[in-house]
Amino acid sequence: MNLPPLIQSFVLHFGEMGSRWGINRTVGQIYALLYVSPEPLCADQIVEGLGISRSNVSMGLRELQAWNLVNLRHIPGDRRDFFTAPDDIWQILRTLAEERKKREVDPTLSVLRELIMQQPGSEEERYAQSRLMEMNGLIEQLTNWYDDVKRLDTERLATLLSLGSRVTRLLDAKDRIVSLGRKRRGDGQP
Amino acid sequence: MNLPPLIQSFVLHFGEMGSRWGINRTVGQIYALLYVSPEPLCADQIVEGLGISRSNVSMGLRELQAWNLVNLRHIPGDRRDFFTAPDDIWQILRTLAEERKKREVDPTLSVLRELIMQQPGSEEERYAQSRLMEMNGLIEQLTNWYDDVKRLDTERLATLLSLGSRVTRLLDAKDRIVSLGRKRRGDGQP
DNA sequence: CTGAATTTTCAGAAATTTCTGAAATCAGGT
DNA sequence: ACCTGATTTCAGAAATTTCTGAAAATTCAG
Repeated sequence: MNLPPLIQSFVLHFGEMGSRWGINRTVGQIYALLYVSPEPLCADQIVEGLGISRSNVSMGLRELQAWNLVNLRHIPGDRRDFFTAPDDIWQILRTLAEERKKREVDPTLSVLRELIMQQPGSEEERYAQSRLMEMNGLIEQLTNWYDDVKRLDTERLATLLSLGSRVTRLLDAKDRIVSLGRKRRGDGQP
Repeated sequence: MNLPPLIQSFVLHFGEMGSRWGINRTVGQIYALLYVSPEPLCADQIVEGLGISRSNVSMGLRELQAWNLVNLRHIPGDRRDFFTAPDDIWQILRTLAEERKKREVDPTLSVLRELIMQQPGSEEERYAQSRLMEMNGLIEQLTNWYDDVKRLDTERLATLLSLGSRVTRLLDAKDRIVSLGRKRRGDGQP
């Protein structure tokens, strides 16, 4: 590996982390390198930087393209492909979330739904189904929230984040007002 | 594998998904089985159900205990260990989030901070550091939000989720009111 | 302390994943 | 069409991870 020490540390760490996810080490390293490069890199520069085989780089880049995590660029008069990570880190986060959902959550949801539809053949299966329904419900709540929130522009998303749990204070206040109104009017629950 | 078909399908799927995360197939299968079992299971029942070696089950259970994802139970007069997945699926979600953060996010944050502290030795490193700072900032925003939200009780958390992006409407309304107030008073920005 | 039941450990076997080099394919330019 | 530089493919090598069976350790009853 042939990189400035600070960059090398980052690349190595990212490679390790990558393999804790489903991503393999090399793919993580390639992405880390692209992420900290001011200029687009071509495959041979990656080979050079990481000290791995050309074909491995090719496969890694293919994987990253499948994840929509890199952009392909061309330099006029140069036939090589150049790659970058998007500048906007929020965009990277969005892509990552979207792709992970597609690969990890959606298939599970579809299996859960299918199994919940089946006629249970025994008491064990009946109980299992009730558990699958709980899981299905939770995942649906989470994905509905996600589908809703992902449409926010970055500024609003950041505001939402910085607000954190404080939004619930608004909710509590609202609830109090509403229930107060009900009490005055004498309708509503006990 | 020796399980009712519906349960077997779920267990197999969960095993596959498990290996897309960092978790290995067997660990995923064990967890799935515990999750849909109404009663606590002992190691031999898992061996029986999944058709894998006793030692493999032992290792899988150790892994799940390290993740705090299973509870150990004892039946009076029986020396065997029995295991369950928590009943409350929200609790499972919380544990999962907490452990993944601990394993995946925290180490990255500490590497980022360390690298950002270093004196850059070149222009490349200077640029890389600026990118690491962006990443560090984003992760801090996300983890602050998470630390805040995770303290909510389940009911409030569910409310927050069901609200989704609609909370920003409240914010927008608030902003309009505030800026209107400012305009009337004639202070504040253009 | 002995012994039966249970769990854990761990060296090596088996399976899977990753990586490489050689060959094949592709995309202009002449 | 042919050449050249670039990329992709893919069979098998290398590395890593997972799994097993046998042995060791643990735990408790008598």
